[in-house]
Amino acid sequence: MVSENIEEYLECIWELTQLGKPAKTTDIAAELKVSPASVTEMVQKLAEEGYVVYEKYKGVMLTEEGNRIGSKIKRRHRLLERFLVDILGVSNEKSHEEACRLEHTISDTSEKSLCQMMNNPQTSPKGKPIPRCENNCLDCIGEPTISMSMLKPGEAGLITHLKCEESSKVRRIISMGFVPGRKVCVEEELPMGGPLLVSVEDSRIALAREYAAMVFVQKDGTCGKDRRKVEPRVS
Amino acid sequence: MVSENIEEYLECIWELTQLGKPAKTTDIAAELKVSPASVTEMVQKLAEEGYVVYEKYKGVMLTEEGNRIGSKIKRRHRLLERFLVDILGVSNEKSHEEACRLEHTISDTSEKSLCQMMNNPQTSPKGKPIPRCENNCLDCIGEPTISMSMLKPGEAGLITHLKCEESSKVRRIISMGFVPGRKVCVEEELPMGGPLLVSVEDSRIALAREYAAMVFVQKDGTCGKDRRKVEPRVS
DNA sequence: TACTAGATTTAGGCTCTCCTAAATCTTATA
DNA sequence: TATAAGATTTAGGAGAGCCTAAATCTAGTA
Repeated sequence: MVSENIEEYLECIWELTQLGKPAKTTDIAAELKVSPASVTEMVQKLAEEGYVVYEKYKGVMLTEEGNRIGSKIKRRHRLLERFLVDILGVSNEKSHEEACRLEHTISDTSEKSLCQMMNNPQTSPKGKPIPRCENNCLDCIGEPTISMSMLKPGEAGLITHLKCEESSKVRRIISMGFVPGRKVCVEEELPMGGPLLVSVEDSRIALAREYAAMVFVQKDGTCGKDRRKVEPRVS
Repeated sequence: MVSENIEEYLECIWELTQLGKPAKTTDIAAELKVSPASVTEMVQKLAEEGYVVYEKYKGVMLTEEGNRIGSKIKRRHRLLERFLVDILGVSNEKSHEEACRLEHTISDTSEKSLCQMMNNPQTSPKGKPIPRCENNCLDCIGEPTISMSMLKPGEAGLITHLKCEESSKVRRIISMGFVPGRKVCVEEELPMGGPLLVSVEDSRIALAREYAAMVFVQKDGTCGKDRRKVEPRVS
C-alpha cells in the first residue's frame, strides 16, 4: 500500500499531466508547497517503484499503476469537496484543504456511499470533472429514481439520494431519518396541500411536501406489513 | 498544533484514564499496536510539552490541556462511527478503523454539521458515550431543528416536521394545528412537568411535553405581537 | 526479607520526508 | 553561438516516530 504522501504526489502529477505533457518538478513543488529538491527526491523514488516514468530534467509521466492511483485519489478529492460543500455546509474555500486530508483516509465503502448519496455527481463544486471510479461507477448509479413526493399513499420506496440547494436543508432531512438506503412508505397525504405522513424505519413522520420533494427514491412495492427489514445498502 | 500521532496518544490515554487511574505503558502500547519502548519515548515527550503528567514506572494522567484534546478526539471518533454506520452503511466492525483515521482530519465545521445531522447523538454505535464538545454543543443542538419541548417560554419556531413511533399520534398532533410550515410560539411552561402553553396561528393550545417533544421546529425569534404573517404552508 | 518474573525504560538504529546550499543542466536571447 | 538566468538535481543534514536488545525497576511469593 502506498503512503498518504505518495498518494498526494500521484494525485498532483495526475492533475498536471492531464494535458498530455510531463509534469515539471517546479510545478509539483509549487502545488504541494514543498521544495523542488524534495520533489526530485520523491519522484526518483516513485520511478524506482514503478509509479511514474521520470527523465532527468524533463519531467514525469504516470505509469498505468500511477495513473490508477492518481485518478482514484483525485476522484475522492472532488467527491469529498461536493459532500463537504453540499451536505456539510463547509465553505468552498475551506473545502479543498479538508478534502485533501480526507481523501487519503476514507474507505472504498464510504466513497461509494457518498457517491450514491449525492447521485453520482459529475463535477466538483468548482466545476472540475470527477474521474469515474474503476468499475465505472456501475453500482453508484442504480435505477432511475423519483421524488418521494410523487409516491401515492400506500407506495413504498428505497431512498437513493437527497437533493437540495441548501446544505442545511439536506442535513435537516437526514436528521429526520431520511437516510439513503432506508425504506420509506407514504402512509397518507393530508388534503389541501397539507403534509405527507410517511414512515421510515420505526418512525412516523409528517413533513411538508416541499421537503418530501428533496428525497429521491426508487419505487419498491407497497407498504405491506411484511415490510422487510432494510439492510444497509452497502455490501 | 499537535500532530495526528499525538492526538492518537492523547485519545488513547483519555480512554484508559476514565476510571481515574493512571494509564500504564503496556496498555497504551497494546491499544496503539506499538512497542512499549515507543510509548515511553512518546509519553516523555508529551510530559515535556505539558499534555500529561508522567511518573516513571507509575503511569500517565492527562493535564487539563491533554484532557481537552483527548476528549475532543474521542468525541470525533464516536461521532464518526455513528455517521459511518448509520448514514454511510459501513459495518460496525470496520467503522472503528476508519473513524480512527478520519478523526484527525475533519474540520470543526464538519464535526458540527455531522452532529446536527445526527441529532446530537449521545452514544457511538457500540453504546459508548460521546463526550460533549467544548461549548457543550450549544450550536449543534441549536441549529437545524430542535424539538419544540426545548424552546423556552417566549421563543418561537417554524415547524419543520413531526416525528414519533405511532402514526395515530402524528395525526392527532396535526389535528391540533401543528402542521409543518406553521409558526409556533411557546407562551408558558406550566411547572412540575405540566403541559406547555403554545400558540399556533390563532389558537392557544396546552399540550403535554410528551407531545411537544414530537414537534420539531427551526428556532425563529421570539413571540412578539408583530409576529410576521405566516407563510402559507404549501410550497 | 530476598528473589525473580514481568513491566518499564534506556540505548542505539532505522525509515520517511523535509530542508538548504551548492552544483549542474537547459534554454532564451544577445 | 555564447552565456546567463532559471530550472533541476545532488549532497548533507534534521525531526518525528518506530523498533530491538539490554538494562533497570517493581511487586508478588517463598
